[in-house]
Amino acid sequence: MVCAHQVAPRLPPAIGRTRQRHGAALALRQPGFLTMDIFAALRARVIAALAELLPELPPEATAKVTVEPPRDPSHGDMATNAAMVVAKPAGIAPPKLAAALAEKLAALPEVESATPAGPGFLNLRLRADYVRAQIPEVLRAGEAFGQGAATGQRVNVEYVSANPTGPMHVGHCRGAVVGDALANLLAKAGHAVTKEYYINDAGAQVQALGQAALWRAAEVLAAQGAAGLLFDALRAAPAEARATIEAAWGTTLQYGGEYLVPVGAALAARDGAALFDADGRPAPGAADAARMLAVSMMMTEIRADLAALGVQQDIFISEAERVAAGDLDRAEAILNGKGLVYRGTLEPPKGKTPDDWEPREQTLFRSTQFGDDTDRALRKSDGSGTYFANDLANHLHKIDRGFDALVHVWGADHGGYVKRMKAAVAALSDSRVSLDVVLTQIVHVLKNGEPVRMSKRAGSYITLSDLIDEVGRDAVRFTMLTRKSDAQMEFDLDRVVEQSRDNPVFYVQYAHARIRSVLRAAGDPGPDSLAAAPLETLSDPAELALIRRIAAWPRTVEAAAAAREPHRIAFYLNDLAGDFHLLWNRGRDDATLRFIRAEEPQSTQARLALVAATGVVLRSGMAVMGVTPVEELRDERKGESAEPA
RNA sequence: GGACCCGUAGCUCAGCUGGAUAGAGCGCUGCCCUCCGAAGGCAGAGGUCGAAGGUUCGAAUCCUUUCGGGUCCGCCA
Repeated sequence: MVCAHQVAPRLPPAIGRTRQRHGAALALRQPGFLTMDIFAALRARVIAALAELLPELPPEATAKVTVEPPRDPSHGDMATNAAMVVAKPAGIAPPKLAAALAEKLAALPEVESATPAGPGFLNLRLRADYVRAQIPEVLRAGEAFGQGAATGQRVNVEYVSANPTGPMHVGHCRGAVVGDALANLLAKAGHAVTKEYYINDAGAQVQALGQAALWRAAEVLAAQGAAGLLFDALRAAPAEARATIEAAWGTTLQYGGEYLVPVGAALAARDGAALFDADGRPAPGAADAARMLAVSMMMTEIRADLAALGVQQDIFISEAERVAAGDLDRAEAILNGKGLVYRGTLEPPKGKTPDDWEPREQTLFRSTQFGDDTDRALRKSDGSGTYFANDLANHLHKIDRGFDALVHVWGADHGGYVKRMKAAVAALSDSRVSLDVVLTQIVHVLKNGEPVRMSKRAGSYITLSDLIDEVGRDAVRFTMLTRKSDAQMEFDLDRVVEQSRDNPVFYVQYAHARIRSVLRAAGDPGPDSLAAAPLETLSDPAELALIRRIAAWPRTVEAAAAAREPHRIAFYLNDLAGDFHLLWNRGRDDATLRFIRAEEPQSTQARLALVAATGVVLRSGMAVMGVTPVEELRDERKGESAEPA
């Protein structure tokens, strides 16, 4: 066998320059530093062969060379487009180049045969022992298999960031799961990742929240017999409390949910009647006190929800603190210094002019210079900062902390906000720092085939903890990753707990449970003993297909991370589980294909090694998704273990 | 009026950043399953990738136009 780290020293230096990521990764690889990836290894081989054939070829000409498994397995194990991609710059017809390349590649120790095909493809059939040699690599690496070499990139992933004005609901849940899995994925791909939560604790909404907490506190004090006209009125007509208070305070109350009653009670218990003046209006400072307590209690609840979901973020950033620290003013000064800030008046949005539209002069940011559709307001007409301006402060803070790449997971309703934020990050960092925004589309929850309403006003409001109670944390996390995040999704409460082929949560867990069952039956051999097993008996096409799937794991991680698409991990695991179940099922029809056969100790060891390696990759993938692998499944209908007896 | 997302088999969805004859599950059809590892298994049918142009060796994928669905759209957050 030939490992990637053995290939690297033979590469011409030019290759390392053209593909820095691969070049660097290969150069760093050592025995024991297991980031083996047969696709990257073979690609390096192909490029090295090209360099020998065409010494004059500019290195960048090979940038688009790929080595991938062909769709049709009858074409071989791998196919490369090298001849077609390089033909033009090299000035050689693709078939001719392919033939020459085939001769070179056929001589490699990994390659059984290389045959040109079609318009210039080169199909490679790999030696079975090279394919099999992936198994001990996987077993020795354990769940670190697929871990990318350190990229040196510092990535900040901000997700959830639900306003601290109430419990989390299923919409937040999708963002939380996608963000957490994406952060895990980026870490798996070799980036240094920080998981961040941005608390929107400044602005009108949290002020309204504080006011609602005061309302609830007033109700509690009234019930406790506090003296005063307002409390008398509340006692006289408890059902009219909201209207009574709105009239007394001259405001419109928001956040009527019951979840603020405990906040009001805590507030009343702590500050008592001092919260209100003689007229029953909030005393000076009471609004701030109520707001801070309410935010704090809501954040406690949100953190508990996140913990129940298995999400643990590294850092929580307070919007109010950042503004107080002067980041907003500093951000504005930076933009101003670049001539990107001016006084002006925005056009009304076409086709949807608000009734009360009137032109107003404000402080604006020239986001159009960075691809936005219109310039954006930094300050309201009264001079105070907009939400966007506060977000500038937030992003400046991230840039200051030295991140190379920023990633946000937002709900689709923030789609219109992406361009201006990218513009802002580009302007603040002189385009050194990138910003990627992953938008998650709406989740429709179904129960008994009927949509479940999620309105905050409706009584049937589904919170995150309701959802976790109903189907379990792992089912929630896995299911939320079974769709591309920019596609809408139906979350069928009945489907996700169903034990059948069309429930991927079950299907993947079941594969792992079966693997554990086999290994237990074999006395749980350790990875070292399995890694030493001779593997020549693994020659069945289905076995080799499973090995190739396993070998594709590092590449899957790298591609999914680059695309910021954690759902690919769920699909990969579903495919991997399918390959494994296929083998298992065949053992049912043909006893000679069973994993454990007492009369054939050698082939048993080889198959156990394959089974164990499959389990390693399943666990590695589930770790990225934040799903717990199970030792066994239980059938509630039978009350028995799902293990084969 | 504008921005962003989606449109792929009867249904729900993948499609590895441009590759060869477009895949999976469900559903459907047929066969297998009295004993063996069946909360099943095997096989088959099913597609002008919403439409029309363009880019090139090559397009579901990139560009333009267009149709349908969804999210949004001055100082809210």
